[in-house]
Amino acid sequence: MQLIDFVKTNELLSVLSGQLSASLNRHLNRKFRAAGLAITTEQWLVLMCLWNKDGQTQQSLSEQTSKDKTSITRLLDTLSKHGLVMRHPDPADRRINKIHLTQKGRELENSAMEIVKESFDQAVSGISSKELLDAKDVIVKLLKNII
Amino acid sequence: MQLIDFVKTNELLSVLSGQLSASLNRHLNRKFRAAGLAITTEQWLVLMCLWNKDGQTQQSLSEQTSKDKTSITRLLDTLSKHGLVMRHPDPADRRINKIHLTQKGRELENSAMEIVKESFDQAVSGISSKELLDAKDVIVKLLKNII
DNA sequence: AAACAACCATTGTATATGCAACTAATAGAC
DNA sequence: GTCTATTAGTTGCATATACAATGGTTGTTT
Repeated sequence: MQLIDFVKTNELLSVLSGQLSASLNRHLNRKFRAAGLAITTEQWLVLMCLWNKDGQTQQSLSEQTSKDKTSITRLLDTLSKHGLVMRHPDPADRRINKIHLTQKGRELENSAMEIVKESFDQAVSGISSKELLDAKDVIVKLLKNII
Repeated sequence: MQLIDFVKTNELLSVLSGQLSASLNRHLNRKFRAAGLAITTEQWLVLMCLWNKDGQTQQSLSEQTSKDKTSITRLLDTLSKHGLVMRHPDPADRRINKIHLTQKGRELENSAMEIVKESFDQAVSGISSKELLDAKDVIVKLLKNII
C-alpha cells in the first residue's frame, strides 16, 4: 500500500501536502535543469523575492520565504558563488547586508518564470478556480494554526 | 510583504503547500525534541511504514514515502545508528535488505503517534471535515498532475 | 551456458535545512 | 554617557534530499 493510501484513510492531509511540496520541488528542479538553468526551486524562491524588490536584507528574505535566517545565509552563499547575487554592506547600519541581483541574476527572471508557469499550469489542469481558492483557504488556515 | 501575501494574490498554491509542509515539519520536530524523542519527522514517516508492516525492503519504503531510494538508504543509516532499526540481508535474494524495527524502535510508536495526533488536531482546529476532505481531493489531483 | 537486461542498494557529490552558540552593531533605558 | 537588550548575520553540527554512477545479484533470452 502506498503511503498516500494510508494517509487518505487516516486524514493526514499534512503528510499529503508534504508529498505535494516535495513532488513539485523535484518537478521544477528537473525542468530548470532540462532548460539549462542552473538554479534550484529554493533558489528561485529567493530570486523571486529579489525580482520583486531588489536590495532587500537577509532578514527580510528570511521572513518572506519562511526560511530560517541560517538557510538564507547559505542559499545566498550559493547564489553568490554562482554569480547571481551580491552582498552589499549597508554603510548606514553595518549589521546589514543589502542583497542585490547581478546582471546575470536579473536575466534569469523571464526564462525561470516561464518554466514555473508551465509547471503550475500543468499542476492545476482540470481543477476549477473555486476548488483552488477553497483549497488555498484551507491551507492558509492550517498554516495559521501551527505558526 | 510576506511571500504568503504575494502568493495569495498570484495563485501559487503550490508554494503555499511548501510552506505548510515546512512549517508542520518544524513544528513536529520541535515537539518530538521537547518530548525527548530523538527522531525527526522524516524518520517518523519511515518508522510509521514499519510500524504498519515490519520487515519491508528499502525499495518498498522508498515507494511508500515517495522518497528517492538514496534518501531511504541514508535515513536508514541514521535510524540504524540510533538503534531503531536493523538491516537483515535476505538469504533468498542477496540484493535485498529486510528492514526490521528493534525493540527500541517498536517502543517509540505510541509516544510518537500521540505527539503527531496532538499536532494534527491543533492544525485542523476550526476547519470542517468537508473543507479538509475537499482540500485533500485538490491536493491529490495536483499530485497526480505532476507525477 | 553465456549474454543481456532488470533490479536493489550504496557511494560520490552538491544542495538545503534548522537549532545552538557566537560576533558585531545598533537601539533603548536609566 | 553607560549598561543592557535587541537585531543582523555567520559558523558548527546534524540531518535530509536527489541525481549520477557503480557493484552485486537475479531474471530472461537465446
